[in-house]
Amino acid sequence: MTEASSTQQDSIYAKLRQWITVGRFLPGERLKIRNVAADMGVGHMPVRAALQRLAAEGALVNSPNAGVAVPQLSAPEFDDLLQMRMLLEGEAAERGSMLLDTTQLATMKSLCERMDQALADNRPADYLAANEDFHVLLYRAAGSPILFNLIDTLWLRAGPVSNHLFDTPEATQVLNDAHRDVMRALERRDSTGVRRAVEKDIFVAGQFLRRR
Amino acid sequence: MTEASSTQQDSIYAKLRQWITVGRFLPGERLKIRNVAADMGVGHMPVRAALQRLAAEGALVNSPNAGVAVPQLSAPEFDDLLQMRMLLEGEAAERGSMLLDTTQLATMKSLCERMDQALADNRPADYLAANEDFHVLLYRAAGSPILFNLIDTLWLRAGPVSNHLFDTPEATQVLNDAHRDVMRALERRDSTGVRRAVEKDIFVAGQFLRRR
DNA sequence: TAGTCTTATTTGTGATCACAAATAAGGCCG
DNA sequence: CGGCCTTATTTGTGATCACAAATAAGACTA
Repeated sequence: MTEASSTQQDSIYAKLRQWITVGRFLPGERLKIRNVAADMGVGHMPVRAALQRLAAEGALVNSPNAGVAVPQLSAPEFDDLLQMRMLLEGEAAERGSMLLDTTQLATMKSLCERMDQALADNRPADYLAANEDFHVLLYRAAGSPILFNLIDTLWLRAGPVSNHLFDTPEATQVLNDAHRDVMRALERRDSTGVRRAVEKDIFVAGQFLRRR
Repeated sequence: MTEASSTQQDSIYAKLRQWITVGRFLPGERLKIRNVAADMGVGHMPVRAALQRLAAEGALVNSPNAGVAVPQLSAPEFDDLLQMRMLLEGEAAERGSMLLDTTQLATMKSLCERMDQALADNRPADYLAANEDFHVLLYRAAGSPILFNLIDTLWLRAGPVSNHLFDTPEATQVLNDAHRDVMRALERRDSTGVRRAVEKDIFVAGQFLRRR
């Protein structure tokens, strides 16, 4: 998902970014430069640069002279984010569904099975990883780097809240059904159906998250 | 368009950002920390932070150990950017057209007249400023901060090439017609018409820029 | 004369230090 | 005993310095 890194701040940035998307930090939590640097065993400088980059992307909020913190979304902000995800991911899914070759389609099918198995074995980490690969593969196939980049940004903003979805076990089952809908629509090359299925996936996930 | 700044790197960031959108820097041009710092009469540190923030937003590209530079878009990248602008700005225009109150609509009408006058007097800077206000007002009315933020990002990426549109004088006339189309559709509350007019505006601007 | 290797300079990156603002703790007054 | 002001610590911001990689310049060879 993220590119290789030669310089030091890039690797720190990549690691922090992954931690954020996985939901390692709580909304409202304040990331202090010296703490992060100590935890990672590096100097303050590259950490500072990495945090500034993440703040510029919207993954963190930056109060002047008060450092950076994980944003805590209000209800309307959360709805806004969800709506935008439905728009952009729906668009990417519709475009990607027409450009996927058979190899990629087979890969997605296997990823779907991996998600089933991870769900059955109750391994959330594996499920999330497969889920991410599933969507990334579809969205990349759309052939629009900018669109993918924007979606990636939205995932980053949604990460701190979205990945606590496994607190409600019945949600995962519904989400898995949504993925199967996506697969079915993909196999019959129904691009608008794929869009609708993806939109529904995001929507129902939002419904579950709203009850917190 | 940009918020007030208390800290030093924020003001530098804001100034550089404005310069980029206005097209002060050429595509491919390399921004060297020490040069920018000397030009602005400030230290290296806040300049470095500002450039990193801009790179994180996609306004600049960051080669490891090679500094930052203004991105030079390839033909497909340019098309991609244009397509995404049509999608997002079209969406924002459609939503905003239904939420604009009469005061805002009157403001937009006056901005349209200011653009006419600036065009007649051959004052590109005024035209660009009014044009930006025109679009910002419409897009903000959509009520989606995230959507506006994403559009802002795309403008930033398109800035270095888009604002050299005045090299071809006949282009401005066509673009002005497009704005009048937007106004007419707004006044009759035809939201899909507004979307189409905005999409057309972006499209024809792209057609002119492609001939360079 | 053109190409390439070498050297020298520039330039980004990271460390350490110094300062100012913000936060947290403690004491005072109601 | 609770709220507010003051003080002390923490924490982000910016400066200066040191190093390593990349670029640019120059000389040598084919």
